[in-house]
Amino acid sequence: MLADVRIIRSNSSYDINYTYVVPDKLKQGLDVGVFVDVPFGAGDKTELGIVTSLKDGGGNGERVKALESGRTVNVKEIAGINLRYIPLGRELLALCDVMAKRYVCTAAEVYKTVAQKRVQVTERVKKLRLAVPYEDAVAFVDGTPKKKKQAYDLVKLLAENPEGVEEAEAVNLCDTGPADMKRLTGAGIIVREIEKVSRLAGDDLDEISRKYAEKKSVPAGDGADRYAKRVDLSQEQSGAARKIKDIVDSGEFGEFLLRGVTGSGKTEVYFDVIEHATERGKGAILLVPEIALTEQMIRRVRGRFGDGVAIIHSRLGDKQRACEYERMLAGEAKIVLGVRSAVFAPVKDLGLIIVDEEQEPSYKSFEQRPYYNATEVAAMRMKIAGGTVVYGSATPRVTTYYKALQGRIGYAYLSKRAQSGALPEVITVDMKAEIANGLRSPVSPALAAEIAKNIEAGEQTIIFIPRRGHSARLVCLACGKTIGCRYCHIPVTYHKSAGRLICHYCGTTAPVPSVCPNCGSRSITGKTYGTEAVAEEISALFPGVPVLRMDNDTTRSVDGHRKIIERFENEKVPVLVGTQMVAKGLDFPNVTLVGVINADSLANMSEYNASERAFQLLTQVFGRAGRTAEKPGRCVLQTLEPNSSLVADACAQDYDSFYKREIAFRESVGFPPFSAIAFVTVSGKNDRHVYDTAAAFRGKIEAALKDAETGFDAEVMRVTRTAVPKIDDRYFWRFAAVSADVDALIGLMNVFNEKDAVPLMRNERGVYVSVDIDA
DNA sequence: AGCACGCCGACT
DNA sequence: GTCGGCGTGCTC
Repeated sequence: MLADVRIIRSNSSYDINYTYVVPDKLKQGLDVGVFVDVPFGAGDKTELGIVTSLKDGGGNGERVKALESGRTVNVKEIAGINLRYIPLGRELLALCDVMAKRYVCTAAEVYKTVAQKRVQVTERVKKLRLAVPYEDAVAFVDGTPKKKKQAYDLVKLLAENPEGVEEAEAVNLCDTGPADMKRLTGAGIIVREIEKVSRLAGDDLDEISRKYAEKKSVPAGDGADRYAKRVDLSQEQSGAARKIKDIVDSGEFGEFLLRGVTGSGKTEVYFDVIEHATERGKGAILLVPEIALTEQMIRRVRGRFGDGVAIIHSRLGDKQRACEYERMLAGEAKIVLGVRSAVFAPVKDLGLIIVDEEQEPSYKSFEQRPYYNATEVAAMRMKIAGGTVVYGSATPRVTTYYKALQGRIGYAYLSKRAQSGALPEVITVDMKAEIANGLRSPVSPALAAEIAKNIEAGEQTIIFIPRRGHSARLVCLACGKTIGCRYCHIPVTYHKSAGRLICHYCGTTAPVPSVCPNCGSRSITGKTYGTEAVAEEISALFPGVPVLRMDNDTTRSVDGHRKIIERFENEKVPVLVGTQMVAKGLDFPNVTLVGVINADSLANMSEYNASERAFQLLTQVFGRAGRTAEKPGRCVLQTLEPNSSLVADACAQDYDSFYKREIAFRESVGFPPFSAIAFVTVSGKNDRHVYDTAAAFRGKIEAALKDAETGFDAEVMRVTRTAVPKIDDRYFWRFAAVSADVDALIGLMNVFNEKDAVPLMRNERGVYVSVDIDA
């Protein structure tokens, strides 16, 4: 038998299958998706690989026509099965292949991301070894008063096994006791060594997982009871649940958007549907954003589903994580609650994936290739397995909502809040007027007055400073408008070195205007405030009042984020100043005031979906204030454009109004969902090499487009520097390509990946290429 | 990624 | 004359 094996190496771009012979002794355990060790290249080293297909024929060293390369080569034998990794089932294997195309990376990179290690236990084994030649040992026993047979046996056994024998085994075989042992070790005839042995957990897995379960588990008592019993669903909730269950029961792939404002009881619907699926023998995954996987969330799920839930989060230790996976494999855990990577969980008979807060950017992986989006992967996976995907959100991405309104995916809306918390009162401050009146501080008098009230009342305040996505834009202080691209209508970025404005979508550059193109005023500025400046300003306004700061700098340490939140909560620090990160996860009744310093910069990020992010963030931030009925909240929104529709919609929390405007804008400019956009980003230490690579890449795309055979149609933008042209001594260039057809765009990006882009994708001369496709 | 083969500078 | 630099190319 022959096996096609994909080599999984750290950073290899050599992405083809290699054909190996399956030795007879491995035929039993081998299957597609199983990890193996294979000899590869010169030398006798082995590499980790995964079996991608099996076929008949071949013997070791025989010349065989390799499946993929088509060349006739001498095939080698698979060295062994690598048991350290959980085999990927056919479903996950197929998912990996789809992902490699979708995220324009090697299949090996995907396998590496999806693969999970099994539990490995390290044990200390006491081994006995003879420290002197056999004859000397026998002579020693001869010299002992009792000349015990057991002692002779032991010496003989150890002489026959020079690599050593486990103490327990030796004691058992020779029927010796502690006295003999002590005499022999004491005299230095035999030595006792402690050796560390790693092995895979087998029969004793139960015991191991129990051990770790004790550490990790949030007790099911204590507060859980109130969730344990089923809550009666409202009519709205059960109607939505019914629709989803129908898709689940169909046994076919289906997507569903469950839109519901905060507090409308989406979670109850999730639980009801999960229960329905598990009752029909199907497994389910509930994905939540990193920040939402709190102890309370775990309690709720455990309270409802008990021990049949596995939990995957980033703070889990390697062994704990491995135990959770082991429980899924055993079929003991049919429900998984987890963050991004849990979308790959090897749940048996998976039939349902729920993605809570589907708009959350934390579902996107930024750390390493593949830069996948778990929301998308959930759909790809269910497409393969014939299951249901549910997207839950109060403010869904417009692309998702568009599909729902089109009837392409199922849809239900939960409009009623369980407890009718009033919307916070929003005070909009026109910063244009304030600046015209001579305001120099980032904190307006109105905001300062509200903060003072809160300090007086012993209540807490959160100040939110939208970070400008690094880039500097030019804003007119007279009319409040941001200078935008004359073609794309999204804000342009000012590049100091070039002294010009650059559009990061189409690459068009323009000189810096001396007067505002909108109103003709000369008061164009690029000035921004950071968290530090605002925190200092507040400290100056309220001497002696503690102010906490939360941004990328202060949360750099592992627990930085959590520590600041804990201090804010426990020490009741009056004011917390921070970036995006204060918008999420903070849910404290004592916070009754939220200030937004520069609401405009949110909407002005030079991304095509900036408005959407702005609306979502503002909605979330407003939600931080006045969570309870007793203490209604206030929001102070400082903006240069108090009359902007976005601000109005966010204040009123009017998603539909926002959506209508945004979808019209996207349609007029041809952004998703009316097109798919690919961003090709190239980075490296040598600016010239980086640019050349990007240009070469773009050239290949153009060539593929000219080639009528490919049938692709797309528009390719020019190569430009990124908004932040240099990070960490690495330069960045990028270009965009847009097409009406997602699949065509994916195909286009992979055309050269398969042919001659291998050297392009390869980290050559320290140049990295990444492709990000949005649809 | 590794590792080998292969063609040009400063040394026992 | 050789040892060795790392530039291309291959790995079933």
